[in-house]
Amino acid sequence: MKTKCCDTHISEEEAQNLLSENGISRTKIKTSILLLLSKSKKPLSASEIYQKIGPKNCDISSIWRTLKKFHEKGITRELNLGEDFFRYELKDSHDEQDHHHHHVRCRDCGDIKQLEECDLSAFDKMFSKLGFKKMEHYLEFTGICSKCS
Amino acid sequence: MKTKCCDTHISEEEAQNLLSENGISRTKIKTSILLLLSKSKKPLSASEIYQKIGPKNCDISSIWRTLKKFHEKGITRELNLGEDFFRYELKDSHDEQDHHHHHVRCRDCGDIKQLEECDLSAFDKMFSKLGFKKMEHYLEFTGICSKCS
DNA sequence: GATAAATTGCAATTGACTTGCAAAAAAATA
DNA sequence: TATTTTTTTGCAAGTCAATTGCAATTTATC
Ligand SMILES: [Mn+2]
Ligand SMILES: [Mn+2]
Ligand SMILES: [Zn+2]
Ligand SMILES: [Zn+2]
Repeated sequence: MKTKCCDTHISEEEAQNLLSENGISRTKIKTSILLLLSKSKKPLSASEIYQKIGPKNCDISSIWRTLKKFHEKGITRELNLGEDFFRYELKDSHDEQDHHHHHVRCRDCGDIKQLEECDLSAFDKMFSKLGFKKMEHYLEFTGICSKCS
Repeated sequence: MKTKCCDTHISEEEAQNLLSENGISRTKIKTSILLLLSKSKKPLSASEIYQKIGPKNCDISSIWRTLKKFHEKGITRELNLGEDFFRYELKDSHDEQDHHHHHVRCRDCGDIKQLEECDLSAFDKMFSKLGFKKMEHYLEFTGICSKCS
């Protein structure tokens, strides 16, 4: 039920293993980003990661390239929470269609909470539990159409 | 059930009335954009609108300002279908939490289909009806948190 | 350790979207 | 209708997330 997404605090060794398992070179930046994502209580944006790593310690373009690679390899999930940039979070290995979660973001203060699982009928209860009101939801689908499959 | 969103073909007069009803000046550009949105079978991006109106007939900045105003006034809905830009569609007057629809976009060819209504349990059937497979969905929420309300 | 392959920093670039300003058009007033 | 006030428009410049080419550095492979 608990995903690797947030607040997991993986170790440096675990991070490096994750990289190797996915055929990604074990570099300092890539390890740092994995650690940051696992420590964070909410999905992070590229520039938040950049700030945390320290602008002196790496270039923002390297962060973008890393995030892109992580996404290609399926290590992370790319989220649009109604801001004008993406946020990224770790995916759990068994994180699939039927096991994943979503988020709530306050349209006022921007605070982000994680929902426990994806079962839309249950969302209303979670919102009141979290103290969120005036909910709006964003839901769209992508897939492969008949012409393309 | 059918919304004003697509394929409605409102008349120029209807478009201008819609503008007046919402306290927006009845200009040529604004009328054109309304007509285009009502004629389109799928939500349009700013640059698609720009191409259709003709780069000689107006400036892209005017289109952006118009789309922003429409959105403020609640005439349109702004959609993120997993592309790196927004799409816009007309909202129906009684289009609320409990009466709206979503879309499917092909990750291969980009084709976009409109779903009939928002009832997630029913989506699977619609996807097979539409011939879409390998579905992915994007769902996130915004709301007002306890601190802010 | 030597060599091949991937990653990095830096600087330049793209593309969506915004903004200031003066001219033009629309709305409000008379 | 004529005049005044308000809003919109075009144009040009700017912002900011995200991408890219290239040479230097680091990591993987042998
Ligand atoms: Mn999460
Ligand atoms: Mn639609
Ligand atoms: Zn879900
Ligand atoms: Zn819905």
